[in-house]
Amino acid sequence: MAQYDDCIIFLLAKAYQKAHGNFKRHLLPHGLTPVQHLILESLWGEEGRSAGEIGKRLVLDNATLSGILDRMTEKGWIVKEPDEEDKRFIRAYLTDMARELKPLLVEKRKLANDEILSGLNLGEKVLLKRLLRDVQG
Amino acid sequence: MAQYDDCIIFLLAKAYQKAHGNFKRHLLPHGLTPVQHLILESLWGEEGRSAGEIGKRLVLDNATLSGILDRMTEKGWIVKEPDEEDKRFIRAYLTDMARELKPLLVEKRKLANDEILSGLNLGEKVLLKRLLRDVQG
DNA sequence: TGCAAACTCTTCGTATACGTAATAATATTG
DNA sequence: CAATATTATTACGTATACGAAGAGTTTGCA
Repeated sequence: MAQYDDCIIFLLAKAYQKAHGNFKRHLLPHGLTPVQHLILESLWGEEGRSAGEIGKRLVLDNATLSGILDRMTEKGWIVKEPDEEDKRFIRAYLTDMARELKPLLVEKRKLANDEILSGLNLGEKVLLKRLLRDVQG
Repeated sequence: MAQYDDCIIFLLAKAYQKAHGNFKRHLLPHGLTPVQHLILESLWGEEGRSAGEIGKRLVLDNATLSGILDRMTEKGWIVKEPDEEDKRFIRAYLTDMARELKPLLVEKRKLANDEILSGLNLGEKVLLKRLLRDVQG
């Protein structure tokens, strides 16, 4: 075993790389990236979130998010509307396409998740998730 | 708990994000990135590896690696030499600077690893590493 | 032996990601 | 009302990632 095989940073990077790549393949036919899917999920949970709220929840940089939301608007996943009461806030709403595709896309995520965890038994899956949450403090 | 909080892809991404960011801060004074550190480690193990060998060991795309090795050459960490017998292979060698800074940089990695895992007890640390290795199959 | 196929690396285009700074538009507050 | 704060966007710089295409080198088979 190489020295970096005992390095948690490396292990996390590679596990993430694999999970991300796998999910990306699943989403490719829909023209959606993993991060964009994450944003859709956030909006499925509650529409009309502002850019700031989305970024805070998903721990995404504000500047990064701006570009992502633009591309999602271009591709017809979301619509951006300034808040009526406080026009500084830009709120994101789902398009019909995004709502209609929800079941399919959720299924894809499930599938990708299951594939990544296929080498673990149920207890291990739960445990891994708990440990990862603990790591984030 | 939001639905993506149960998503292994999201959890991996965020744990990686945190670990990577922390390591990055530690390395910043040295003008080195986490991935570049990883490549140094590979070369500390055995100098003169080809780009392909490095990429295979570290699971780095060939195209990605090309740019990284360039930047490391510019900054004086490594030197690239085509293989004498087969000029398709580009071999990477450490500079004196890279050799001299090894102890310090290894220490930084240890520190960053410990910080990331500070919320876990010994058993959990070992377990998390094992699970992450299993995930990679 | 000569050329096609295989191999290694690089380049290019696109997307993320983060940091900083500057800017614009809007709200709040003293 | 003016100074300040907040939110989002834009711009710039750097780094990673990956697919696809391209350049140079070697190999292997006809």
